[in-house]
Amino acid sequence: MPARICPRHGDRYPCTCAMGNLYRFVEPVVLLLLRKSGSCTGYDLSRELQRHALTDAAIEKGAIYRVLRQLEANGNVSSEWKTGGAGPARRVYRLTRAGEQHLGEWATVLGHLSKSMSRFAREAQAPPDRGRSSRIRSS
Amino acid sequence: MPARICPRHGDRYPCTCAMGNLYRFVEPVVLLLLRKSGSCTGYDLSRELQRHALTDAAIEKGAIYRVLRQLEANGNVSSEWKTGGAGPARRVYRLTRAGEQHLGEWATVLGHLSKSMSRFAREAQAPPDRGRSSRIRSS
DNA sequence: ATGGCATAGATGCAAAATACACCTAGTGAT
DNA sequence: ATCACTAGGTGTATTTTGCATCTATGCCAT
Repeated sequence: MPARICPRHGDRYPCTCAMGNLYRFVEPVVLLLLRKSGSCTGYDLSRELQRHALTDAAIEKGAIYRVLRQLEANGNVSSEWKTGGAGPARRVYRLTRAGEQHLGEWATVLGHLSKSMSRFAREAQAPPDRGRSSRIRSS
Repeated sequence: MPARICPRHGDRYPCTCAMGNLYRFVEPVVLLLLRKSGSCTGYDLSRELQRHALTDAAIEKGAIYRVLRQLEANGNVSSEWKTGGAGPARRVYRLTRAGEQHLGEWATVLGHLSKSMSRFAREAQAPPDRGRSSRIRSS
């Protein structure tokens, strides 16, 4: 649907690259990574996220920070500044209790969605089955 | 992520209602319905789509027509006007060969995505496993 | 005949989301 | 002092979305 063509798979291919960051389900993956790591910074996430992402589409750095601030605004993560180490200050994020529940909700939603998609894929991949000899007759 | 609250599930719940129509994967479902039915109108689709949708989020009528025109612009469906029946003219859509292939590509993509999501859901639903007694100790 | 209703296919537009480039600031190496 | 690297962002033009609205045809009861 997006007018922009995907640089990786060319145009007209429905790769998940052709979806926005929301489509790429950045939020749930951030929540899961935070739970797994205990705590980490946006910069850490930006490097880990691609590996754990639900799609192979590139995940934008800007999107991660925006998702983190959104999550914090909703009370799903908390953050504190860590100064004194090498380089600039880091903001360390941590999952709140609400965030853990939010992650559980995402798991439910994505579990359902996974089943729907798997059903869809099975059905769509099955042969059309309308006129067995269509390939022969279409000269 | 969307600021708007979901009228069905309330706010802060990550239901698929909180996703846009692109997120709801309207395009692949339209392609599949067209293949199953042979041909049908946008209006037909608007009534069938909800039943076959990948998510339980409401699918907008306007979005369907937009998706259909996009698909036609890309050569994935063709249409012709059917006048003379009862009521206003109907535009009858049909899958092209390119459209069938496009559907197959969607099936691949959603098949992969389904697996990622299922893996995610399993991992996210598993207990956090950091400090067995956290529930007891948190007074 | 005519007003209301169902069908059918859209379009208009404000608001939200997105992509991509750009900005600030600290540290250490050259 | 200049550069590169880390870290955390912001600005903004463009797209996409949600919701309301519009046009038009035919049917039916009044």
